[in-house]
Amino acid sequence: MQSVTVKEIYRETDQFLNQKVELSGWVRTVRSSKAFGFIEINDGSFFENIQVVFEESLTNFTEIGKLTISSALRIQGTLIPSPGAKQPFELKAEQIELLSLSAADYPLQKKRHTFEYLRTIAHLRPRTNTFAAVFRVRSVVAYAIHKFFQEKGYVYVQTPIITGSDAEGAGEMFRVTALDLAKPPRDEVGNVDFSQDFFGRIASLTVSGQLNVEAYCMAFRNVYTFGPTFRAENSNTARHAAEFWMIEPEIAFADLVDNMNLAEEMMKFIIQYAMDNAPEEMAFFNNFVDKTLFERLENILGSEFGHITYTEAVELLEKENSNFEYPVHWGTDLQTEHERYLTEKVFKKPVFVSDYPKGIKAFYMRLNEDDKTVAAMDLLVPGVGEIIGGSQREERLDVLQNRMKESGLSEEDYGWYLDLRRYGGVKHAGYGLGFERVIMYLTGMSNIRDVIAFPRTANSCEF
RNA sequence: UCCUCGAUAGCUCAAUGGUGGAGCAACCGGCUGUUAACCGGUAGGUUGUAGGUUCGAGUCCUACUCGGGGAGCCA
Repeated sequence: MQSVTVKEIYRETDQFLNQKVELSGWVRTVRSSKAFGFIEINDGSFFENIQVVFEESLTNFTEIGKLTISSALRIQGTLIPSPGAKQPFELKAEQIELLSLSAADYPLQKKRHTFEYLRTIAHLRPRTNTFAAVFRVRSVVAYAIHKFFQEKGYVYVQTPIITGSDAEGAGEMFRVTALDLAKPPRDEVGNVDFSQDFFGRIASLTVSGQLNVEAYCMAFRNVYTFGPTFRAENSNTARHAAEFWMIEPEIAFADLVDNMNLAEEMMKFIIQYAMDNAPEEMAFFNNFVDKTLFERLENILGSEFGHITYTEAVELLEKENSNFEYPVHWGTDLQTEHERYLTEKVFKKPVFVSDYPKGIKAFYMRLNEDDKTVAAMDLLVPGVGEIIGGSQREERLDVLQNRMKESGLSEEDYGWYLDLRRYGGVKHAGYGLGFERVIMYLTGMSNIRDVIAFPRTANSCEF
C-alpha cells in the first residue's frame, strides 16, 4: 500500500482518489458516535488536516473512539469524496494502528488559546494552526532570501558569531568568556585580566556581521550574511529580542540609490514568494490574524516604495507638531510616532527615509557633500516600523578616520577595517534587515516572541 | 529602564469587604455524517508571592515576581 502525506493528497488529489493509501500523523480532534466517528489528522506535511472516517467494523473501534488529542496513528484506508461540505475528500479507514497514545493532560485544546499562554508551552505550540503557519512561512521566507541573492550571484558569507570587535556600537553586547566568574584573574589595578581568557582578549557575541561582510564585499563584489545576532539591550517591547536573525547584503561599486533599489526588489520578491509558496498559511493569516493582510501586501507588490529625505520629513512633520507628544526638530532622531505617521498616514506604504544628520548615525556611513548629513536610509513599513537600516559606507580613508575620531573610536581597534579603504577600496553600500520583523510584517503577527521558535528576551530564556 | 493595566480551576473568564462560580478541557455514560460536534453526569481551588488594614480580604493598602499595552534603544 502506498504511503502518502497529507500534502500529496491535497496537491495531487486525482492520483489518490478512490485508491488505498497509508497515512501517519497526529490526532487534532476526535468526534465519535456509537457506531462511527471522525478523526482529524495532521501529519506535519501540510497546513490543512485530513478527516478520517472510522466505523464499528474496526477491531479496535472502542479504543479509537477514546483517542486523546495529539496521539499518533497509522491509518490504512481509501481516499473518497466527502459528503460533508467542509472538506473535499476524506479517508475511510480500514485499519487504524495506535502508534502512541497522548496523555490526557495534553495542554492544547480544541479552542483558541492566548498567545501569552502558548509562549509558556513553546515546545508544543508548533502543533497549533497559528504557529504551524508562522514557522512554515518563516522557513519558506528564509529560503526565499537565499534564492533571491543566490540567483543574483551574491556570495553567502558566514560571518562569525563570536567577535573581538564592538561593531558600530550597535548595542550592548553579551560577553563570551571561559574565565571562572567566581574568581577571575586580576591585573595589577584589580580589573579582570581578559588577556588570560580563552581568546586572550575580550570577546562578545556579534551584534552585526556588517564590518566582516564589508571585507568580503571588497573581494566578491556582492555578498550577504544571514545569521543570528545578539543584543544585550534591556528593551521590553513586542519588536525586540536578545537573539534574532539578520540579513545583511553588501554591494560594491554601488551607492545609496542602488542600495534602496535592492532593498525594494528584495522585499517584493520575498512577499511574492511567500504568497506563491505558502498560500494556505497566508490565507489563514488573512482570515484569522489580520483581515487587511492581503490588501496590504498586494498594495505593496503593485506600487513603488515612497522616498523622502530626513530633512523633507522633518519639514513635513513640523507642521503636525501639535499632534505629537514629542515635537520634531532637525537634528534629533525620529520618534516611533513620527515614523508611524510617515508610513501609515502620509505614504500609506513602505517608505525610505534617507540622508540623516551625521550626529545620530554610525561612523561608517558616508558623509554627504553638505557635511551635515550621511547617506543613510531606513525603510519604514506600516504596522511594524523600521524594518531595514542601511547606508552607503564611507570609502574615503581620511574622512572615515575623521569620523572615527569624532565618535571616540580608536584606529587600532579598526585597523583591518581601515585596510579595506587603503587597498582598492571603492564605494559600497549595504543594509540590515531584521528577519523576524519581515515575518511579522508578512503574517500580521504582532509580537516578535511569536515568530521565533524559542524566543530569548530580557529575563526570559526558557527551553 | 520608565509609564500603565493585569494575575481566581488545566484553559478562557465571572464573583457589591460577608458561604469562590460558568463555559471549554479531563473522567463516566448516551447519540447513525460530525465540523470548536451534540446531550446528561462526576471530579477539579493555599484566588501569583510575602506582609498589612479589618469582626471578616479574591476584593482595600505596601513590596516583590511574572505577563499585556505604550515609551526609550534598535533590526
